[in-house]
Amino acid sequence: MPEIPKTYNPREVEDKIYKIWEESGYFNPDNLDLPPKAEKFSVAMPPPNVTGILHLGHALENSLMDTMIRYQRMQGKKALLIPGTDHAAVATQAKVESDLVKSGKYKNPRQELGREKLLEIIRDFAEQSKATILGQIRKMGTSCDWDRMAYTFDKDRTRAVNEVFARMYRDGLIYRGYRVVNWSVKGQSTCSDEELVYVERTAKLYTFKYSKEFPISIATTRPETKLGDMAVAVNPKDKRYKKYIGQTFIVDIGAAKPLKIKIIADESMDIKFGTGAVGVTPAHSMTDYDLYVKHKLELVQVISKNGKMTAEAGKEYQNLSIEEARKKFVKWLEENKLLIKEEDITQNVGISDRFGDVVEVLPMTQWFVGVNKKIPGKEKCLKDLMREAVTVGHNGDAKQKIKITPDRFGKIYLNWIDNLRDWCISRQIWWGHRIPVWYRDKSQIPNPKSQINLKSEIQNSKADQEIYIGTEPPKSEGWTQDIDTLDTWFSSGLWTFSTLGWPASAKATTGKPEKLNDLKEFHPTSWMQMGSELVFFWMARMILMSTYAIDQIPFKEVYIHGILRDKAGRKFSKSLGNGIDPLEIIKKYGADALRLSLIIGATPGNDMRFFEERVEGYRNFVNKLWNISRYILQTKNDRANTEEIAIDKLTPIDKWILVETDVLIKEVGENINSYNFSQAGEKLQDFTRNYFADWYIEASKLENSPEKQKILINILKILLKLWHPFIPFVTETVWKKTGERRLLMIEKWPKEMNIVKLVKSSDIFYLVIKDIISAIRNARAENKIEPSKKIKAVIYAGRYANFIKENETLIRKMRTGIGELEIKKAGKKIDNAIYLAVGGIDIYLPLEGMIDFPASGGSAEGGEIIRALVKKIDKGEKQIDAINKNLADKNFLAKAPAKVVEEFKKRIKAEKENIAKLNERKRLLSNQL
RNA sequence: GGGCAAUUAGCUCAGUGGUAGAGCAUCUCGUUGACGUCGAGAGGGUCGCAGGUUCAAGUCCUGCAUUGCCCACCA
Repeated sequence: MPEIPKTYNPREVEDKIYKIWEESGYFNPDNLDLPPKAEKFSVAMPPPNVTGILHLGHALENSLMDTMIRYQRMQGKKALLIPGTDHAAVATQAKVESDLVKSGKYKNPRQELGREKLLEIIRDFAEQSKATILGQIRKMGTSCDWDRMAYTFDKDRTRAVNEVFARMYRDGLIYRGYRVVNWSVKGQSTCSDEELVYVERTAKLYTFKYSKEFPISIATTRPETKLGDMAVAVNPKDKRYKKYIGQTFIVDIGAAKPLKIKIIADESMDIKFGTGAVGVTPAHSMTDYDLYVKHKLELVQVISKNGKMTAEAGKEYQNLSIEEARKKFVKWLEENKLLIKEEDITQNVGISDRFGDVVEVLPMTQWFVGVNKKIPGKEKCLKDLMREAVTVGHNGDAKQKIKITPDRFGKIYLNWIDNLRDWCISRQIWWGHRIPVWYRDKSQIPNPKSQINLKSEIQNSKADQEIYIGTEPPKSEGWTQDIDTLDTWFSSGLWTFSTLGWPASAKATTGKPEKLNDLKEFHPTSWMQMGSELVFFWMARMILMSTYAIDQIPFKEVYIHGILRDKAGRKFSKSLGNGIDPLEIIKKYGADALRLSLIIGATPGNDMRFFEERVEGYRNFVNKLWNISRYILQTKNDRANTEEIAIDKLTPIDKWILVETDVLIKEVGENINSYNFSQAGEKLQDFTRNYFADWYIEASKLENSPEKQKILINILKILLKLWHPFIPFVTETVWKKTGERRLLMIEKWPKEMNIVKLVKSSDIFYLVIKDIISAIRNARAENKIEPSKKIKAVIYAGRYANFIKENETLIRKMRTGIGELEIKKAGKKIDNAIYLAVGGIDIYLPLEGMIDFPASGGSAEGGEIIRALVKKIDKGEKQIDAINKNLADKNFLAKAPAKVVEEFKKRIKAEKENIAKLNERKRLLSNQL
């Protein structure tokens, strides 16, 4: 008999158990003892950013992924979860720079440290957070294959990045161009449209004219940019301005050169907004840039990269900050009586999500992925590929269609694609993949014939320059690599296949022989989970990259979860200081309790609040499971393990619990298969506590038998298996104590026993016994019968009399406090008794010697009970009325299924009986008062 | 401006056309052996509002309200 402590102590076992798992090698599916044809199941872990420690959101993801992968492994599949981390280019550099500034040692780390030195510091920081993160993933119990660990910035992944870049360049999808981009002055880098967060602000809207003669007044919140205006756009239908369309006015508002303002017509102008006319500033507005292209205007940059006015803005403005220039220009307007109106409006301003400053729109030469360009040989563009993957399937193949759960995210995604502009992929930060492009002046070319010419879409590049693009640096001399780095999502987009050995020249596994069949075996990956905030950033890019580069969807199914919020419903954020370290929670309550609290109660796509109290509750539950095991293992007969259960020796409660176990196995499987992790967990919890512990184990104390011993240990083992994906640590720990040699993590998932066939439905009438016991407990509580007091019970059970006699012990002893029990088929009505009805069975609890009215609690107490009875009677009558209304309705009888009609009739009969009994009780009680 | 979601017990949330659910909280009672990290019970709901479809609506449809999110615009 094993000694098992009274309380489960996760801190003592979790690390040890994880070590055993890890050393077993089974995290690596190649080590699983499986037939060659075993089904594959692969998941790529969303790589956490190496910007620090993991937060609760990561804990949620690890819980979901690990529950899924453990379940699949127990299904006998070749289950692979690939772990990894993300260098998170801009996020990491911004974090390190801000730490350096906060430390007080540096004011401008980039200037003071220089590229190499700063990169070294970032690299150290990244390595350190990587180590922390991997430790945290282990703490969560995540069963990922550490042999295949990847990092978006390691050698193999870098090779994949360069390969895709080169291919896209050759296909004309990546191009270098002079266009307007989002520019963070603080970060001194571009950012993509997705990297902006919009903040609502009040701003001043100025309405003015360029000059007294100018016929149209325009409105703006950015007066200083007007120094770069090239046109005024109006709606062609606008009667006020029609006559001016096509005219050009020359105005001098202080810029370096007088402005030539052309009046252009464009459908996109809103007649009703402002003055109905817009000053077009091609260089500093995305929409104005589109007008510039469409109407072939000129472009003048008046704001520079460092947020100061340029020489083009005019001598008076040059080198002024944006704010200074604005004041100055508004003042000039006032002085010249050109300012017509000044009003407050609210507007959305785009803020760089990493650097936090208002993003300026500036024209520059950058690298872009063209999403609307035809892919050579395909007659499709990248947008088409992105759409296809979630609609008709990649290449129209329904098998290559991604299933998105919940499906509403599919619509959001498609809508986003419609609005997608070319993706600016070059960044001016230093931490990240260097753009695999090298330049060399032509004068330095030893052999001019080897040169690769630039494509025509590259503007502003020097004609005497040669460009080399490739996965490896050029071998000849004189080359300089492009100084910029790539958007971090470029490498993340390759994640599902860059981690599986693509391109073939890269090694799939670290420290292992090359395994080039990984891609064949495990791609497309089976399943992916991610937060809803990553749908555009990541999901979209993975689909783009995977369908383009390897002609496959990245994953077959994607499960999107909401974000985790604090108990007040706020996002967790550093500025609010409401962050919670998962390790602290694990230390306090154990990883299993944390996992349960994150999985149970979470529904797909919806945000969820985190309550520490809930973790505490699940800690209690885990302890309950521990004690259930403790009881069974400490009292079990050693032979219970091996022998088959003899069906003919089973009592009704045995059959009942076996049938319920079967139902449980079925439901848990079904729920996990449909990603209802929460419901699967709830079902398990309900069974464990309310069926197994409270009824079966309690009953086994009263009616012990060798068969019960076997059933107890069998169901315990089934429960451990079913629970394992959710709470791996405690289940594995208990599993060891059952004497099993193999690890629970590689046990086969329980099969339904299909004993439904063996146990006839009549045996399920154990429910009758259960209800009798509940009713008696209930009556005792309601009637305030002292717990120590033994009562008498008379049961008129009709055709169930024999059946109930079989269960006499349970009825007597399961907290019913029955001293004397009579079970008959039928008998005389007993006056002066508490009268209970269970199905068609009558129960009398004679009051004599048991309870005195009004003596025990006074008439007040009796009255209380009567009032409760009246309430129940009312409720019952209302239900009868409602059902009768249906049954009296011809339409109902004609149209409702026969089954429903039958059910309603039964229900009304039962309800009537019940009310009769309640009335009888009421009458008896009233007589005594 | 367009779209999406939510609105159910005091709180947090499940709910798949057919008797409104769980956990927590509250109240009552109990507990000397698996577990006080426990057990037995109770109370608490016109399912946001208004229409419609249906024999039957928390569930499907329409409109409205409130809250949140996404996208676009923000001249």
